[in-house]
Amino acid sequence: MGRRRGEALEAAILEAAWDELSERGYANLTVDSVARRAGTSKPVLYRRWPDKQRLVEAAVVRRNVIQLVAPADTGSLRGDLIATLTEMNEKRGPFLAQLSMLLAGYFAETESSFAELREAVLAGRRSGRDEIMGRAIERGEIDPAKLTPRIASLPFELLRSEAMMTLRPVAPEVIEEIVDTIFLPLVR
Amino acid sequence: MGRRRGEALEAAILEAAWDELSERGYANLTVDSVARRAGTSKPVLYRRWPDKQRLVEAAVVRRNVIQLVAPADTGSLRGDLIATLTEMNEKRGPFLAQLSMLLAGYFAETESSFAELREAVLAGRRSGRDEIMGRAIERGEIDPAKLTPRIASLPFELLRSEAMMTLRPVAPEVIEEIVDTIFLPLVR
DNA sequence: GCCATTAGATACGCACACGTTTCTTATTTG
DNA sequence: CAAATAAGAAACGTGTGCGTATCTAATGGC
Repeated sequence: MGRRRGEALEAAILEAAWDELSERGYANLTVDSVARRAGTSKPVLYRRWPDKQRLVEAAVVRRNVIQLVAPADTGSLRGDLIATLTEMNEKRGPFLAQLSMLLAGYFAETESSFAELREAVLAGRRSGRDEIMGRAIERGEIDPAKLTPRIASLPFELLRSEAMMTLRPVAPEVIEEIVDTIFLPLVR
Repeated sequence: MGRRRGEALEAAILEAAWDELSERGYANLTVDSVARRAGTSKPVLYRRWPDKQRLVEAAVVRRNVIQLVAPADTGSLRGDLIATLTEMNEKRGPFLAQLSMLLAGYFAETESSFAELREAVLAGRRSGRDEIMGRAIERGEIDPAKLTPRIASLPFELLRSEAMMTLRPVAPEVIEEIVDTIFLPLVR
């Protein structure tokens, strides 16, 4: 295969950086390992990003932009929730988990928190959560009086909490347990 | 001041390790810096703990043991929960919240997770949670069939999650909301 | 098809921090 | 007071990984 340049090369490098990050973690990611995985060499990386941190930041940003999770529409609240949570778990789980690690130093320096960053990132965007809940109310699956903001975000909160605590993919049974024994009993 | 030995010396070292950890994070904590801060030198540390990881583990365990929260006994499930969660929030909130951030590098190095470290720290100890739930069952406040392990730990999970996301003390109203609108409806 | 550009290989200097070794000196024990 | 024990200082070896420098060869623009 030929020698890649510009955009294609850059994409391959950031892809490799993300893979290293999610498989081996930030501490075990080396600039060399990223270069090797991308089938190139270190100087190519340093021509684009001034240091390891910026490289990883770029990889994280790219991934986040690419992997937005669209809320599922299966026809039932339970189906929507399980499908969406499962997709989040698969696509974004490792992302969120690693992110909190990466940003550790950043939070300490800026006195900000994960919640604030998330708020800024999600600003203006109508959350998939509201969409799912809205449809469920129309179908009469939810008693709107019971759907406080905290309860509406509960399944997502619990998935994130589980992912962050274990730093591993959450088992499908756990997702079902959250939906069936905690969330659904609270809203109908 | 004289030369410290045994217990006193060990305590001073672990105190210093904790301070370094909370001020500078795991990645910036060095065995040298801990030794210097404790007013001693590296070999003294290596005579006690085989490596940096075990040293930090010991410091975390010690801190955790010191700040144990005894489960409250107020006569009602709601009272017990709110009192205990409030005390946890005040005593341990900052501790837990910062911990995951600070230990980022540690988790990456050891391929372990927050959950695993927590398991190690709590090993063998009967949790206050079980005590509170046990009393509530005797009083007939809880339907035991509904008390799955996940639901039993739910209020504590939510408090921790809230603390970790915001990195700030959790408001008393949030604690009440968790207990009154989420936990209690699920168990009776 | 020629030339500027840039990918890719290799090797190097450097800083840092772990964990060890050696030795001196203070403290405890009996 | 003597002997055993452990603290504390200093220096070292070692591995690792960052960031750079040097060179070659492939690619795209013109």
